[in-house]
Amino acid sequence: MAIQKTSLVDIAIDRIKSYIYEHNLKPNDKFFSEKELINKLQVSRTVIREALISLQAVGILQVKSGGGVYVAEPKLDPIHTILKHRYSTYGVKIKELMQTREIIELGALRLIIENQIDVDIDHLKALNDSYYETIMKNEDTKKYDRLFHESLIKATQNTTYCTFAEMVNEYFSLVKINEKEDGLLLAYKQHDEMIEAIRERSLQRAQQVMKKHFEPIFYLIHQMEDNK
Amino acid sequence: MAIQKTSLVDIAIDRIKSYIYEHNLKPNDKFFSEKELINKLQVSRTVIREALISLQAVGILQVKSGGGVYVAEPKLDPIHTILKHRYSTYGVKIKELMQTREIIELGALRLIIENQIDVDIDHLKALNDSYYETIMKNEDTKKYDRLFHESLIKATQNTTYCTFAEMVNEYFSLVKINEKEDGLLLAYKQHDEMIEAIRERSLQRAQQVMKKHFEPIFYLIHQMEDNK
DNA sequence: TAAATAAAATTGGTCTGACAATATTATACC
DNA sequence: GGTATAATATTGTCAGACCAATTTTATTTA
Repeated sequence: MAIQKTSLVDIAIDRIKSYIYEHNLKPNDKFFSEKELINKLQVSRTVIREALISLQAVGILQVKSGGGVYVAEPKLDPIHTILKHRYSTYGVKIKELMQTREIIELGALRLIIENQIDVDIDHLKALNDSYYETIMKNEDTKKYDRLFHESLIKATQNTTYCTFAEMVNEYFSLVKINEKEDGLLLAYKQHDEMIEAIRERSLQRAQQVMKKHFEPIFYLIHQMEDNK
Repeated sequence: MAIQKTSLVDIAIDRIKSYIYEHNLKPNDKFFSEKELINKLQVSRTVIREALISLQAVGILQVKSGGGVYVAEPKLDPIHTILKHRYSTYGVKIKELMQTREIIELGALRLIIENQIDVDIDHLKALNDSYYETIMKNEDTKKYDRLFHESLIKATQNTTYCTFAEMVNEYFSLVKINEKEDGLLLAYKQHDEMIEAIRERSLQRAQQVMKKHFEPIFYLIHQMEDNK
């Protein structure tokens, strides 16, 4: 006689996951319907439904109302949910997060230059030009700044690195930070200098500029910490 | 009259999450029971249960059989599940992952040295000594190697950085890589040299050794790519 | 009175059956 | 063949029941 230490739902979840991986199912593949799973696993519809709901929550399955069950496209949304919970519980030291971001960006420069990756310099320049325009027009500058840094990460052509960098940025998006309005032009120039350094394949120069680029933020954080 | 575009379960999930965050509930706080939620949200037990299951899957709630519902301690387990799905779907270029790991470790050295963090040198030495012993005794070396690198990350005293590094390592644990048995002694010496470099606060030297430390792995990867 | 034990109440786990809402498929029509 | 319609399949929600695990309360005992 078998000892049922875990719940039926957990068992169902395990068996469904195993099936997906052993049969190498890919995103958007149609999966079994609830009824089929009931027959296959010999449990009630309740158990099947709760297993499906659970697998949907972590982005493994996608249940379409009236349309059936499908293997889901891996998204970072559930991770965002999880990080949000973590943030809400532990909080996050803004300084720690900025240090992490700095390391990620310095690392991107290293990956690009040491591996001699071909970078679309014009694209970076175009983004930075748009950034310049928003500064001049006194519009919202955040968008193009973010795009510039994102493009820098993507330029590594390392999708794994991009994924994790994206997670860090997701985490960052949960934090509110008052940004100073001065220094925008300086940031623009630093972007430009980074592009130049990348073109020259000078890691040291690129990283030096990047560190300068982060300095005002750390100065701000330092001030905040002193004030409290 | 309201249009019900999302499912009741999704609405329940949102309302429960909102309640947790707005009331600033912390891990291990007792949450409402199913019955209470039924009265509160005016939906069937099915809907409540599916919402709870979903929130449990992403590590926000913990449902204890017979004991009630609690706010969960943030864990990385759900993220591990998600990354595993991602890995199984897209695969992961081992080279990309190792590059990411290298960046993380180089970054750790930078954080430690530039911020002049006090590092427990003796602890690192002790771990490396244990590593040495397992080499000599021809036992499993992986454990102490992993502990050494983990300690290096933790030495940054940047918990945010540690969290993300842990995710990368979780991802790494999914990948099987044949490691060569030679070069273990070299690795031991490199660990030791890193410790020395940290003690001297020499970022350049520490990073140089770390890069040397990763070289054989990249060489291996390079060979594998050539062979296929 | 305090601790150990037993009973009761609470709470989550699973099952069944039913009907509604939605998506897919088959059919009839032009 | 294409389109509108009907039939079918599938998921969403509800209600009620019973079991299992846990907690609370009551009772007994030292």
